[in-house]
Amino acid sequence: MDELSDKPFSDLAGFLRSCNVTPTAQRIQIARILFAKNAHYSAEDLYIAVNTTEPRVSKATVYNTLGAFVREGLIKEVLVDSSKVFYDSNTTPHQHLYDLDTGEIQDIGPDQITLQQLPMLPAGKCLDSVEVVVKVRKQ
Amino acid sequence: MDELSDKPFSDLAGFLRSCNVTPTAQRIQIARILFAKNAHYSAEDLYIAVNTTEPRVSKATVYNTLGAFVREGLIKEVLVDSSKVFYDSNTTPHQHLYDLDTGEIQDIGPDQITLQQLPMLPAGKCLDSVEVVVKVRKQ
DNA sequence: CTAACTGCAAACGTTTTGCAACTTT
DNA sequence: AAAGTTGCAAAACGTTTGCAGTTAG
Repeated sequence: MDELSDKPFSDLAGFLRSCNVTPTAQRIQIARILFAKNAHYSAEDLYIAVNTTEPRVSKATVYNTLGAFVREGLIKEVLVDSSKVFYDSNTTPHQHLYDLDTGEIQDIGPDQITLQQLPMLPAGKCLDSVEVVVKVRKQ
Repeated sequence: MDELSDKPFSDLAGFLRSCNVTPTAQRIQIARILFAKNAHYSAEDLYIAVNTTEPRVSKATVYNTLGAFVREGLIKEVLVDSSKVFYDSNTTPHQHLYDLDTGEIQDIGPDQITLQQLPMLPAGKCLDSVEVVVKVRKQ
């Protein structure tokens, strides 16, 4: 499950270029962390993780880069907590389980949840995505 | 669908009292707007709506009141947009359809969507809720 | 009378922006 | 060279908090 999927870990620069994202040292650094494994990072998490090594990356660049990655579909926003956004490097179809006590986010594979019927969409609209969050807490 | 359900529109003070919420002029005013119909308000929406009439209600009180109402289960938070929280006066089981272009939120009745299978919950955890957001955009 | 609530303004944490210097193409 | 990106600090945004004064029970 938490394996690296189709992200070219060896040629991140080329990968970013192929995604309409100009590769810079900072963006490659951020991509390296983001695509090392499937995980859910807040902007702050990434800001800290990225600054344990050179090159230094500013907060503005972390936000700009995450914005660019989301815009180009390299990562996805996860809305489970009202106080901050999480970024998910797993872009394959899946859902989330959120632990209200610990704040932990876990993936739910498409085989573990089944949506049988969808509502009729408004006229002139198409489906963008279906997001399911299963919230759990201690018994 | 958007009918007033079981909220006692006539005796809001008594209703609030029965929900462990001390009824004050401000809270009754907020409740009046919130429970007039099933709708999705941001804190700012409510702050504006509540201040078209007496008594004046401060932003702090709007937030405190919404917090109290959520804590006591009178309303529910809806997370569809990363930039702000929406508050839903419909507490019956239902899901949401979110229009990415307009920001509009619509209810999806339990008859319009079917979740067939849920993942196994972590040990020692119980289900709190399952939130589904169907996101649509223009074709 | 006491506990709870209110308004205000200040503080908070997250995210965005303006701009001059610097890379990428 | 032109276009795009970076860092910094400042600003903006939604939301929370501290506190003196007010209201509910």
